[in-house]
Amino acid sequence: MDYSCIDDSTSTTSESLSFSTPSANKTTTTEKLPPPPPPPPQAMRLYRMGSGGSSVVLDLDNGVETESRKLPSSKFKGVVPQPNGRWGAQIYEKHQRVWLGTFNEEEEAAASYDIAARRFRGRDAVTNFKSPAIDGTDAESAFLDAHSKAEIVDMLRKHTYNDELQQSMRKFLDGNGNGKCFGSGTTMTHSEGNGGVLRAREVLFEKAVTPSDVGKLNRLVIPKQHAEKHFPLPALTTVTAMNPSPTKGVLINLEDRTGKVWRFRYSYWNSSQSYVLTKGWSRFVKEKNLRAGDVVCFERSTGPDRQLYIDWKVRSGTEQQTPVQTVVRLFGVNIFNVSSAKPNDVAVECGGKKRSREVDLFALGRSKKQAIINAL
DNA sequence: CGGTGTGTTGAA
DNA sequence: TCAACACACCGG
Repeated sequence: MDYSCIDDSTSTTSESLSFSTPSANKTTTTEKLPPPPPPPPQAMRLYRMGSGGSSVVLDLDNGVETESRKLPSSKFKGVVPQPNGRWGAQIYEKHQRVWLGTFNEEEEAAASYDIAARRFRGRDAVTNFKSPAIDGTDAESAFLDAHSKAEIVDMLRKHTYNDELQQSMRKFLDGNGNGKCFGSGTTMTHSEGNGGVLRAREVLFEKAVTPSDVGKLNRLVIPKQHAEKHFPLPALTTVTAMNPSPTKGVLINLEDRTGKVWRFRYSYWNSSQSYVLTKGWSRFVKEKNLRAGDVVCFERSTGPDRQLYIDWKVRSGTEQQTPVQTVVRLFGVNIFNVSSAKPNDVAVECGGKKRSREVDLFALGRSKKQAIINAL
């Protein structure tokens, strides 16, 4: 129902979008900015509607102030008050409003607007909460790009956006590094004030590093049992048609508590039949001054992103106990976590070959569903 | 009938 | 592009 086809079907058809229509266009061959042909002023009776003002309207006719009618304006962009005390979210596009639904919480509506803004206007969209996005390759963006605007709007209106997002991510994770490069992700910013799962973590396992783990071998052996249980390396362990470069392992990015991102290579060594973190590990050991006996603890976000962290503690207690946390995204696929301390932004990298960031992602999304809009 | 979301308008 | 505002219309 409604303006279902905001961008999908090339058509614009229906009637939803097309506003200016061909004739409206004037001169300028290029895509230039659309002349702002104001809406046909079919003035009917004249109230004083419109942005009449945020001030109280005094109706002296009755000698009573009709301020009661006044609705509290929202401090959030794209959010409008509803008569019943709830909040509506809307975004404009192409001179027309796209209704994003009504919400109980003002923030919820604002968050919905943000999501829509991202999908409709890209990463540089002005939003209420969401950070401008550092990299443009976070999983949520991938998710957004993987869906048409109409789909996103529909989710928002039905209040199922988060569920869809989570489901998408989960599915992706379960599916092991096979197929898709995106359509999954993490990111669970604030979003509505109802069930926003916060970044809680669960401990997966710990390991007291051995001398060799912090030695010249430049690698950390991950106990097989734990590796296979928590960090399955899908096709990477076996040379199958699926996996062109089985020995390369995957790149994982970890973020420590200070916001620093560490990238390690996680792979399986056939020679020793062990799972290891190689490239990047020595740097970590050095910077954190890890020594044999210290314990490395791997944790994972209980959230849908299943984000992984690595914490470490000094052997017994002595010394500074600077817990360092690293974040690993997915193992079946290479991922980049570019954020500093935020759960957002995650870049996904296809088994082996990385995508070239936002440009790519956008290109994908655009080519599919946004063509129309861009065209207009 | 309560609410939702559209019609419409003035102001960025 | 936006938000304010009134109300037509819709689902219950």
